[in-house]
Amino acid sequence: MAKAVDRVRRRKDILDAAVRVFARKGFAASRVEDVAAEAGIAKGSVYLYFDSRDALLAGVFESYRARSDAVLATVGEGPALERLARLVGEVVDMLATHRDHARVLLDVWASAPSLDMAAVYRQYREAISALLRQARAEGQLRPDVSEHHATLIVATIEGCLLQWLTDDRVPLTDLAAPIIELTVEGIRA
Amino acid sequence: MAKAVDRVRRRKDILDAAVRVFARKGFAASRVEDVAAEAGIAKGSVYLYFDSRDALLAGVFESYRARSDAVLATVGEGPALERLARLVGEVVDMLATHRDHARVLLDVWASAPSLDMAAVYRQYREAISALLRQARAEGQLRPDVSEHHATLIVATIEGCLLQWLTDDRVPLTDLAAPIIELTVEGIRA
Amino acid sequence: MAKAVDRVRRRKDILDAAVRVFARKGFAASRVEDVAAEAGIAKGSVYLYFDSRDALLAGVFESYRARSDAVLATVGEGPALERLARLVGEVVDMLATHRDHARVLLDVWASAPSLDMAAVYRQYREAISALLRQARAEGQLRPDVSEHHATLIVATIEGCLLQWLTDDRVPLTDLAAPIIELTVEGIRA
Amino acid sequence: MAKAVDRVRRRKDILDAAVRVFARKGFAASRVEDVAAEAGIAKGSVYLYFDSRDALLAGVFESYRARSDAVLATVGEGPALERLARLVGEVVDMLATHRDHARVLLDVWASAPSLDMAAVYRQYREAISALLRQARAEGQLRPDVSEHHATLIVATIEGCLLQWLTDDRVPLTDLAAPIIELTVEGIRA
DNA sequence: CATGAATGAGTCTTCATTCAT
DNA sequence: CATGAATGAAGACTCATTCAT
Repeated sequence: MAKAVDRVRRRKDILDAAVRVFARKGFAASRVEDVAAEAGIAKGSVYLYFDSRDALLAGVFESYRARSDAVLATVGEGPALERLARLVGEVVDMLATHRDHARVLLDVWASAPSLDMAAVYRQYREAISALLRQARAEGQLRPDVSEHHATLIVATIEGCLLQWLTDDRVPLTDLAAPIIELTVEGIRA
Repeated sequence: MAKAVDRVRRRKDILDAAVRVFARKGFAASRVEDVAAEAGIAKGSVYLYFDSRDALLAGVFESYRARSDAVLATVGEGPALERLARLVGEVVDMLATHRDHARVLLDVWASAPSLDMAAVYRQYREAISALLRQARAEGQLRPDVSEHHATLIVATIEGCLLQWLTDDRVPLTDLAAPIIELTVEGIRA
Repeated sequence: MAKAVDRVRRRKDILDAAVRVFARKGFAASRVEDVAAEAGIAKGSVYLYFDSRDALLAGVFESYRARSDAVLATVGEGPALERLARLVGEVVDMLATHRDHARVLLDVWASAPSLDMAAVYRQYREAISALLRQARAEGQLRPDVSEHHATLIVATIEGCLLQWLTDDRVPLTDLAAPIIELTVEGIRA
Repeated sequence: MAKAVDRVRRRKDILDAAVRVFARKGFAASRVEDVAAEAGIAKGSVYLYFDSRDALLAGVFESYRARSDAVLATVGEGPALERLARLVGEVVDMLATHRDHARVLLDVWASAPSLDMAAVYRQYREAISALLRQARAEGQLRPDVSEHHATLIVATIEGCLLQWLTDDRVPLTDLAAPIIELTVEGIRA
């Protein structure tokens, strides 16, 4: 039993190390040995937990998806637009809290077509669309809101993330309120 | 004379080939030989026009900047918010027209910290901020518009771009109107 | 512990292989892979012990210097001219015993300005000059011996080496006695 | 006629350029383009006069041989030992006057086994041996002079050349007299 | 399980040589 | 003859992956 737990723990340690290394130098410039060193283990040991270098990136992506799913699962109670506002706030908060993790998404976009970032966005859009439909059913939505509004909400979040990742001076956490104001409060009936 | 023209032309041909190859496989997976083959020349000939593989990516980035600058320079006349709407429309149009080029930006973000994507976004934000200030001076702006609105406009565009690049089903051109509706018309006094 | 020893040993094996290969084909025509094959290892393994192809040549030079220093350190006891004669004999003997090593010096001269052959000759000249000064103090030196005599002694040795290296028929070991006769016995008071 | 003369002249210009370039950077680090630039012509034009890069080195060697032959041919008149002294002096003078040319010999030794430096030395030794035989016939030679003395004379010259080439502080012209004193006057009966 | 030495496939890059203009 | 753009063979070097200890 302890063995299995240790194994899971060690795997997570390596993944955390990979996140730090990939965030620091980019995936393309990161060597398996760099990750091993960051994790405090030998290069060969990485292969006891991951099949390949690409599997490290996949693992990072997967752990991001897990976190992302967790956020989507906690929309809670209340009117749809309030839940939407909370969702947007929590997604932004999650990204701001895990900057390294978010940074690695740049590499997932660029280097790993097999890792389905599109599915992540699709999932966000669907969750948001569901909330928008509920808001409409609740009579809370302005009638002229575009059918593409879910895409715009995801876009605003991801676009702010992008600017924050490439430029320290862009304050992601301060942007949460304006994002909500624009994309959620701004569509209230 | 003719020589100089030919040289410029050949350089551009290689750059165009590089854009296609990088867009197709990603920069990390693209070989110099792939670019040469796409351009219909020998591997070694690439080095007559570019110092290194990285210089190809830098060249692609540079040509993107040039196009981007050209768009920013054509805001035209009229009330500030109209010019802003036109600017957003033209940026989206430019990106939609040059999908391959835009796709390569993903690699610039991820693989080339020396290529200053942050400066591109900063430039967009500044151009938009200037227009927002003018709109305010013209009394066209709702008083509660966030100081971060320029960032949000850039974010919405780039976020839509991102979703379009990763997912064919997201229709970038159809998104231009909703983007403008939300981020420009929505802030009109 | 054992590891460290093995590492030193392996490094030496590669260096020995490099000496053989460089002596056989010349440094310019020697490939890293040739050295690896001669050492019975894979190409990449060479780089575990040497930073670059040039570092192999530097390593060969360094090991020559070490051998050369060892010879200079063993002049022993007795009248200065006897020690000088012994030194000349031992240098010639060392060169004759390690023909491959000596052959590589040709490449050091020609290909590696950063490897300081001049310093080696300077060191020889200084050691010999010291002995000549002692011989003079001992009254063993003919008064008309040139101030450049140390240079001439080094020249005679190296010049014989050169002729031997380029022409098998020149018998280096047989030349030791005549060299000593001419350059050492010939200056005795 | 003029054509042929021009062709010979151009060939010589290239060879002179090659000597300068090879002396400056070593043959291994010298590019055909470097030689062309030094000669003030285009890279491709070198191939109108030389078959290959190696042929440039061969040409330099050949021109050295020609100069060397010229020196050997001018021993002049008089007692054998005087002619020998004159020969040694003129060889040293020739080398000192054409340092670049001499420097390139290092590369010939190291890089071009097909260029027969051994034959050059052999030729020197034979010329010197002939003079020593005459000196003996003239009763001018000490009876105990080694059969290897010709080799030693060549060695002294080449060894001084070597030290001068690798170390500016070694004054080759000043060494002519001591060389003659040691290797020629020192064997007079 | 952990290690890290060894491997060798994979790429970038250089540059001698060719040849169309 | 002269040019210099184009070629592509060759080789240094890297690093993901394996495996004996």
